Amino acid sequence: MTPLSPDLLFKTLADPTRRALFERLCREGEQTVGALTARAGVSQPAVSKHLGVLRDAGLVSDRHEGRQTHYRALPGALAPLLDWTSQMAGFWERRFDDLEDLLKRMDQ
Amino acid sequence: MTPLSPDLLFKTLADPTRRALFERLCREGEQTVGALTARAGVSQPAVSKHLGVLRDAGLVSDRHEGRQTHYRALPGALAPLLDWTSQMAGFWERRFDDLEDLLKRMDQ
DNA sequence: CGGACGTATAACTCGATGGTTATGGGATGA
DNA sequence: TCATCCCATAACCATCGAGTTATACGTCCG
Repeated sequence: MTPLSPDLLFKTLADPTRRALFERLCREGEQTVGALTARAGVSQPAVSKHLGVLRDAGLVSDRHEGRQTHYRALPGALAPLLDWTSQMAGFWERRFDDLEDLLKRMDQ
Repeated sequence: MTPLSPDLLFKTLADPTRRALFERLCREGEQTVGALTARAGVSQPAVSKHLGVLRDAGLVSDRHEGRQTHYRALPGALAPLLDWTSQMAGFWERRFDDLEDLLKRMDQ
């Protein structure tokens, strides 16, 4: 619930396998570990570990049903990422308003 | 110029030291390696290496002036990040429109 | 109860990477 | 020219993390 720093989000999403798992949960909705493992290209323990990292980052939630565990994406956790990115772009635009900097850019 | 995949961007920005360098260039504009090193908390070679990685990712550009090198941020390179993030959020909202999925969510 | 199934954890290996010190190499200036 | 400065590269080291196999734990079913 508490918004996490962009640092954990960047680190968590930097791994392609892990990011692919998150993407699949975003696109296709809730899925079990088995279903995710079937097309992940890595072993089941690897998938479980990645899902744990995603959960620690607040990007997914898990739901236990019998002997299987369903995971679903929580894309709201991406908010700090959007904030950080638009803030960086914002600084850039603000500096664009600075005439001196603008001129310095133009003669490049 | 060609838009790079989010993969390289995530990996490049996952390191805190490197991301801090990029943030400073976004906030404060063009700076030399020496100026960046002074407050980076790591050695000058480490800073140079980080700047090289940022350049390879298209996030910064360098300009040689005498014996010093000026780096500046290219926040436009963040576009794929924004795209990816909003796309993930978009999938989530679209799935929310699916009545079946909505009902499945409601009885949880 | 006992075996098969689904998932998580343990223990380990190994390659990637971020840090360091040492050095190279071009630019500046006495 | 020679010393100094700024930055990049080289070479090396240590840590981290993603993958593996093996195993433990809980659930379903016969």
